[in-house]
Amino acid sequence: MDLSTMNKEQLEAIKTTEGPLLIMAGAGSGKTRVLTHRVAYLLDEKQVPSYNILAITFTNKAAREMRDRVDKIIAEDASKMWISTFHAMCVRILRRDISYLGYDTSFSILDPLDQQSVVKDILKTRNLDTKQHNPRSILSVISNYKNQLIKPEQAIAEAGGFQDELYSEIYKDYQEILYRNSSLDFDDLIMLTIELFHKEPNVLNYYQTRFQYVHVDEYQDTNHAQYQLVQMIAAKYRNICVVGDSDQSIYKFRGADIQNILNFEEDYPEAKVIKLEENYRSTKTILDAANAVIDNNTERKPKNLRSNKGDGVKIEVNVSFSEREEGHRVVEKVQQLSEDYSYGDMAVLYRANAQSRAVEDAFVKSSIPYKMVGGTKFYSRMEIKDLMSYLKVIQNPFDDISFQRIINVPKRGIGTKTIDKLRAHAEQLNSSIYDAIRDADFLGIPAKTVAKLMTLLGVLDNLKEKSKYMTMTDLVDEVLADTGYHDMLSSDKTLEARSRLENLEEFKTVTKEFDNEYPIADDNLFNFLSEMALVSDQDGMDDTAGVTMMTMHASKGLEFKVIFIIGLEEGIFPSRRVQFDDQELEEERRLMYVALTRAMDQLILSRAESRMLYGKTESNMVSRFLSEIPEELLESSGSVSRMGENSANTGTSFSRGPKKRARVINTNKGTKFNVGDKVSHKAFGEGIISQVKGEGDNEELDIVFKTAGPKRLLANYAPLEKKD
DNA sequence: GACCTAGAGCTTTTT
DNA sequence: GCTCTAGGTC
Repeated sequence: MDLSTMNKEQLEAIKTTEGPLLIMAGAGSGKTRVLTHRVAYLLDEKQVPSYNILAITFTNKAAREMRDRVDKIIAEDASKMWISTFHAMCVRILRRDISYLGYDTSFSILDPLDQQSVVKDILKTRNLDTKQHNPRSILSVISNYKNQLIKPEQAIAEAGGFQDELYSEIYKDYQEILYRNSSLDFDDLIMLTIELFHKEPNVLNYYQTRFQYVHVDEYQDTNHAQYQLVQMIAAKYRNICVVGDSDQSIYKFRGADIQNILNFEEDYPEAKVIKLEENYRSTKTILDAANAVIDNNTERKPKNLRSNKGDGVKIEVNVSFSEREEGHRVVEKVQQLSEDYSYGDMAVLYRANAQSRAVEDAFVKSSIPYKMVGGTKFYSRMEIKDLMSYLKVIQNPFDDISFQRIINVPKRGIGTKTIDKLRAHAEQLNSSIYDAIRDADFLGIPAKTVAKLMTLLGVLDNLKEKSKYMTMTDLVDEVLADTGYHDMLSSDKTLEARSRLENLEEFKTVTKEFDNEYPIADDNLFNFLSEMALVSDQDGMDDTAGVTMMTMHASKGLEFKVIFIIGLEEGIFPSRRVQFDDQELEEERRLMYVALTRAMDQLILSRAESRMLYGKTESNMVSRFLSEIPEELLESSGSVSRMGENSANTGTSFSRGPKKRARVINTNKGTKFNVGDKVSHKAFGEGIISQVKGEGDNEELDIVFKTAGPKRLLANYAPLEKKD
């Protein structure tokens, strides 16, 4: 193993294997490198069996990357080492032993939409209005309880005030429903693992003994429950290595407690603390800007991040008239920079997903390849959710939440009345809808409907059998065929239905991947569903070359040669909601810090004088974060003028400087598009127009592409050709 | 029970 | 602008 390229602090961090260790790793200081080399050092030099090592990350991507890198550094077999996310780790632990807590080992994992429908059901039963009691805020209250390891009984006992009392009661209902459904939400995974450890000391002891070396990445993002979990596992050997940067703590809203990292030295008085302050990523200009911004935060430990590189170029600041012009300018700059950089070297960051639209439009118009992280969520599409619900019910028949989703999809003539009766009966039995159906005869449900229910049960039981000896891909085909779902879509001739079918096809690439990895086994469906529950859209297949678009949150841990940050306006970033809360404002500033430090070579910052959001036009002042960057690091380009809206058809270029060149973007002026027309697009290939909206320059076409799926394009600008 | 329409609400970030 | 819900009609 070669450690010759490490600096003094990095080396120390790698070689300090015994006892508690806190690595304060500034942005771009080679944190991941240190962590992977440390693990490799344990395996290779210290001859620690891989079986005794645990490394916890927050994202699947980080976990995967770490394993890949470790495998590359050393020859030892590291396969017995656990490198996983908090949630995946807990699923693994609970899967073995959750029966101690009375749950079924074939539990389902709820996604946020499922959670919402549970809360809505509770509100309905309690005759409460969803307008007065927002399900999302109730869920966040529940999530907070769980992150704080507060059980419903305790929440109720300690509640003060009407709303507290009500919400803690709802929390209780919620947990009972989940229990009845053998379902866990994300927070349960952590909370119940801790409960299991408390209840069954031998289980805890097993993991404590096994994991002699514990690593936690992004420690500043841990919430209280995760913190507790780590403490429990590491208590026996106290070889705990945590890595983090308090300046990059941006997940307070989901319970992250920055105190966990700040108090590490109190938790472990014998702890060694190593600071990594040498930045290998960014130019001095970028770092100076980032340091200047973060320096405005009062609640932080001072840190001195040094650049290893030269000054580099100045930071470009663009002011546009509208958000559309802002998008155009990003694209122009991308085109200009594409002479020196590949598209994959560039990323556009924004505060909220809603901001991506204008930029996306501009990319589409100019046929520049891009990929969006997050945003349009593949897994929350209706047809994918339906399919997943079928699979979940097959795996876990007690999963009423999923069952209710599919009981009448496709339409089987099973309506709300029948479902209500079944639900009431299920509650009486303290069981599930699935079980209640067996008594359907006695519930005053019409015989015809009973027959339909029985048919459905038969189909599901049959599929359960099939799941034991089929590949996931085959099983998905069987589900779609046996339940009539495929027929429902194929008999519907609308383009929407066609695109849904295509999405289901697309889904099979995921199952095929799974099938390649795992041989057929009777618990494959469980494993597949667990894996699916824990992947986010972000883990997706993003190997294709293109400019990356994502939220600043999603950018944490990544780096790009060129970073665009758009929407630097008060009210957008920092968000309107936090403008008067100092603590939250500091969190936003840390987000700015994260965004700035993603850049290696160049930063391009922009804002718009007015922007349309949610159908309303608003004007915002310049973001304080932009003002906090020292003037001498900046270079303003482009004055405020009315350009952008029509520039494409005149061929005007926004870019200034030597590389300026006129570029005529496709224009379809004069072409009349109608619904049903077949077209071909430069980048997306063939498609059919499903809708035409607007007029003139604003005419929009909804097109369903054969391979690229549905898109909305501007008729006059998209590189489209009408066919036959 | 299925389908349609109008209206209202909501838009921060996510494993 | 988009999504979900409620209410009405067939």
